[in-house]
Amino acid sequence: MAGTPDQPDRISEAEQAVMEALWQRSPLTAQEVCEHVCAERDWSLNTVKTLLSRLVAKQAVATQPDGKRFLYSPRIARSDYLGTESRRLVDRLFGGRAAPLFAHLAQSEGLTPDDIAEIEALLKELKS
Amino acid sequence: MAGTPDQPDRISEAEQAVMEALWQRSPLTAQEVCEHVCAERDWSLNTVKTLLSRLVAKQAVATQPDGKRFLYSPRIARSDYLGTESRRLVDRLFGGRAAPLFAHLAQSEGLTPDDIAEIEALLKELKS
DNA sequence: CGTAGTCGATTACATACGTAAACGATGGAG
DNA sequence: CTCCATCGTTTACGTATGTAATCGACTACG
Repeated sequence: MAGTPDQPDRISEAEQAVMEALWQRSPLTAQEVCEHVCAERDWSLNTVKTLLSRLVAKQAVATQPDGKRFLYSPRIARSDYLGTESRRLVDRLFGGRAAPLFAHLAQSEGLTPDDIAEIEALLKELKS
Repeated sequence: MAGTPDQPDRISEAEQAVMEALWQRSPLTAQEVCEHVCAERDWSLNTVKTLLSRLVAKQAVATQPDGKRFLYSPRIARSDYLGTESRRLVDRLFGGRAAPLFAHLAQSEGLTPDDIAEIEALLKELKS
């Protein structure tokens, strides 16, 4: 009865690289995905195919047949992924509070002056 | 020659729970760590011992003998851990820029008004 | 028509992780 | 001295992940 709470399978780091390619442009064939990531990560086409299969199994990617091969497209939005992963980190490390995360990024040189300027602008928007 | 670049082993999520106990108070025996985390995570003492061993192997925890047993203490500072994990996320998801992370947290309701106030205060300090 | 290339699918295999039982030493109770 | 509780250590085992080789089907070339 489709009762499983649908706890979405996590996307691993390697899988994320594949998703990034699909988020940039889709649908793509396995070949095309490889052209986007294989050089960078020093992967074989087979590796990309495996990752694509796993992503399809995780329902993170959809397939549509195109003659003899498949076209792959993302099934989840990149912004959703960013949101859940960010939240997960904030929860795990900072008890769900974002401010301490910023304090840390700031202290550990993670914030450039540009970042600071951007964040200030965002804050101004949030308050309006 | 000790030439290995000393790429520090990652601390897994389960291991982090053990570290949190040690960061709160240390040194602790395995028993005491268990008293802090076993109920919460529904773990057996054996599980805690395994995690402690792995953390010792990863050089994240130091031991000091105390009669027949060991006392465990963290070898890495919690703030260092927070820093590297935060950085890793920002790199992986946001190309190393903190501002987009901030934007996402803001949009996905991850920021409470309190957070915003705190971050404003932090920004003020950063600029001084 | 056979055969080589290409596809997705299946299988492989090492390492990491979550979770723990089994084992061997040892120190304290009787 | 013997036995039990308790340590840390070793071994276990399922799943996830990284990274691929192999396989069976199909198609296009010769």
